[in-house]
Amino acid sequence: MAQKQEYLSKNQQIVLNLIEKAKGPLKAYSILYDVQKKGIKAPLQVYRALEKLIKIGKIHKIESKNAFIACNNSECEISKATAFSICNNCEHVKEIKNTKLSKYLSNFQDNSGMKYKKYNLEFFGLCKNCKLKQ
Amino acid sequence: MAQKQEYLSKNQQIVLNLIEKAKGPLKAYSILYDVQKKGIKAPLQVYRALEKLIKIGKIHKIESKNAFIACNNSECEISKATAFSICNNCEHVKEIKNTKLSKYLSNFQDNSGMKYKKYNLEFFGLCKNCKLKQ
DNA sequence: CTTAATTTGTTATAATATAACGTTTGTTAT
DNA sequence: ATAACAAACGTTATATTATAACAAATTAAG
Ligand SMILES: [Zn+2]
Ligand SMILES: [Zn+2]
Ligand SMILES: [Zn+2]
Ligand SMILES: [Zn+2]
Repeated sequence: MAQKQEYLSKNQQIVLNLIEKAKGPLKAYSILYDVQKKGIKAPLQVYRALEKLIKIGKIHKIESKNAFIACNNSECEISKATAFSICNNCEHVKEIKNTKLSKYLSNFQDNSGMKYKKYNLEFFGLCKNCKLKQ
Repeated sequence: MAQKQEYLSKNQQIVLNLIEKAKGPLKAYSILYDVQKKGIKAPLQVYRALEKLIKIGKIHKIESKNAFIACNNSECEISKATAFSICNNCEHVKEIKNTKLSKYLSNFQDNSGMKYKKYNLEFFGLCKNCKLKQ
């Protein structure tokens, strides 16, 4: 479990702080808007920070939403096995921590002869709250 | 297995034909370029056709690539359980048909109380061909 | 036929993401 | 300390992906 220490740069830290205190996934341009007071002025500065944070597993991209969320899984230094639950009604998103699921998918093999190094899974449905209100 | 007959409109049929004869996923603006000779002139005409084709399960969107691929699975009238393998080298994409996998994921439950109605899974790795060349 | 629903055509614009360039800062090895 | 390299930064411009808004035309259903 030796964890590689990663020193974040100023912009990376600013962006990560924002994403970590957010309740849900954030969009790049909403991040940009929020960090302007900290001196980040251009989209590229945000996208570069996001790219690095994804690479080291601090955040993940929710592909179906083009949005970014803090990692909720201590085993995610590199984001090579991610799963999310997404509510279609309130847009609530949560990273799924489930050892059985991640083992099943990490070991998955089909007949294509392809060896998978990475996966991303997105589940959609209604969260507990929204189910009650229906 | 009663299959609901869907009559496609002109634009929908044009776009579907193109996607079905393509070897891999196509991007919206590349589709637009290719169908201009058929009279489709604007992005919206393509996006509207794509939206409908997705809805009835004739095609799927590869979220990580913003690209669209023909369905390869006869059980996919509605795209509520999709899985793809994606080669990181040659970008080859294939829809995974695997009953065990789809059963496992369709029945998946975690402790969140959420009942999932839909999922999308994308596997990444090296395809057989690209593995040999390394 | 009439009404409703879907699809179309068109223009404009929004939202998401990257290219290219030169500068600055941080790390590593002599 | 300083040269050499890599990473991050700042900035401007531009590419790519996707939707809003509105009116006309076509198609399905009663
Ligand atoms: Zn994670
Ligand atoms: Zn909800
Ligand atoms: Zn399919
Ligand atoms: Zn390949």
